[in-house]
Amino acid sequence: MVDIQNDAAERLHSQGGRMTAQRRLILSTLESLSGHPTAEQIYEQARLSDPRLNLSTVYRTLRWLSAEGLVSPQRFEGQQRQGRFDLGQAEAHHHFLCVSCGRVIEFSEPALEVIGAKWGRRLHVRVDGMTLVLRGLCEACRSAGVQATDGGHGEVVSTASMRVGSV
Amino acid sequence: MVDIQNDAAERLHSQGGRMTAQRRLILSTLESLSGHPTAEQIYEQARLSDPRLNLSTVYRTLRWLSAEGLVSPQRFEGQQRQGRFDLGQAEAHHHFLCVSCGRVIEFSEPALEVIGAKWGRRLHVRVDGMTLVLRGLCEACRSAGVQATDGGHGEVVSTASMRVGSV
DNA sequence: CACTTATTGCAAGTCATTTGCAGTAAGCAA
DNA sequence: TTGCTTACTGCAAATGACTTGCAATAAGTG
Ligand SMILES: [Mn+2]
Ligand SMILES: [Mn+2]
Ligand SMILES: [Zn+2]
Ligand SMILES: [Zn+2]
Repeated sequence: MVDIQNDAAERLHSQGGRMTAQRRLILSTLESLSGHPTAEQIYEQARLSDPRLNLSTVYRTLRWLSAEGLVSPQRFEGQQRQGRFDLGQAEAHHHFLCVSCGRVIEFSEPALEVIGAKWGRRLHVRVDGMTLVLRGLCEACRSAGVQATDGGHGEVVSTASMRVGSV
Repeated sequence: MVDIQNDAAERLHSQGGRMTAQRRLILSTLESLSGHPTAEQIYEQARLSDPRLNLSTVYRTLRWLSAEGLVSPQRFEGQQRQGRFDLGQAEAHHHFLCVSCGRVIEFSEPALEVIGAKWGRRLHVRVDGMTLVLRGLCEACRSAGVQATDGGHGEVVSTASMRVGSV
C-alpha cells in the first residue's frame, strides 16, 4: 500500500489486467501533481513526457483507479464542471471550497468518522465513505470585498435572461 | 418564507423580473414532487400540465432558484450524472446514498454546524454552507448480498477494456 | 390600450466524458 | 526468443447534460 505503482500493478495482474507504459506514466504523473487535478491537467502534464498519450486513456485509467479506491473523484461545483481527482494516499480528509476564487483547503476532522458511524447505526446502513464540502469565502476573497452569499453553488446569476457571469 | 410561490414572485419583482406562467408551473411542480428530482423529471412532470413548456426554461428557472437559495442543487455521484434539486424548504439536512441502488436517505445532524463553524474559525474563512454525503449500502442491498466496497463512487468497472456496467 | 423589455421556445451549440474499432503490445507458454 | 492470445491504446465519432442565440411572445407599467 506504500507505492501506488506497485500496488496498481499487483491489482491489475490479479484481475487479468496489464501494466502498460501509459498507465505507469499516468500513475507517476499523479504522484507528481499536487492538489486536485482534472483529467485534462493530468493529461497535459503526462503528455510532456510522452506526447503520444491519449486523453481517453487518461479517463479510462482514472476510472479504474477510482473503482479501485486508489484515487477519489471529487466534484467541487463552481465555475468548472470538470471532475477532479484526489490522490487519496493520505488519510481521509475533507475540503473547504471558496465559491469566489475556487481555492480549496483540506482539513481532517476525526469527529466525522464518529458521526458517520452513528448514522450508519441509526439508519441501519453500512457507511463506507463520506464526503464533506464546506463552502464559503476564503480570507483573501473576503478582504477583497467579495460578497456572494452563495445561494446555489458559487454561480453568479443575473436576472435579465439570467446569464451566468464568471467570477 | 412560507409559500415558495409568493416568495419567488416577490424576489422576482424586486429584481425587475417577471412571474410567468411557466415559472409558476415549475414552482408548483417542485412542491408536488418528493425526493430529489432531476431537471428532466421536473420537466416531465410539469409538462403533464402544460406540454408546451420547454426543457431549457426548466433549467433556466432552476438556475435562478438555486442562486436565490430556494432550491439547492445536489450531486449524488453514481450511475446518473444529472444534477438533482433539493427543495430546501425544510431545515438543513444531509444525505446517505446507497451506492448500489441509488436510494437516498436524509438526516440532520446539528453537530455539523458546530464543526463547520469551528473550521471556519481555524481556516480563517467564512463558511456559508456545507454538504455531507455518506456513501454505502442500504439495508435492503446489504441483505440482498451486494458487496461493492465502493472504491470510487458507486460505479461498477470491469477490467477487460474497463466497460462500465449498470447495477 | 400602448409600450418596453424580460422571458420563452426552438434549434444549434458546448463541454466533459465515453465508446466502437482496428491496430498494438503485455504477459504467458513453448 | 518467438508465438500467441487478448487486454489496451489512439483516433474519431458519439453521448449526455446543459447552455445559448435569436426572433417571437407576453408580463408589468403608465
Ligand atoms: Mn483533497
Ligand atoms: Mn435532501
Ligand atoms: Zn477565495
Ligand atoms: Zn440500496
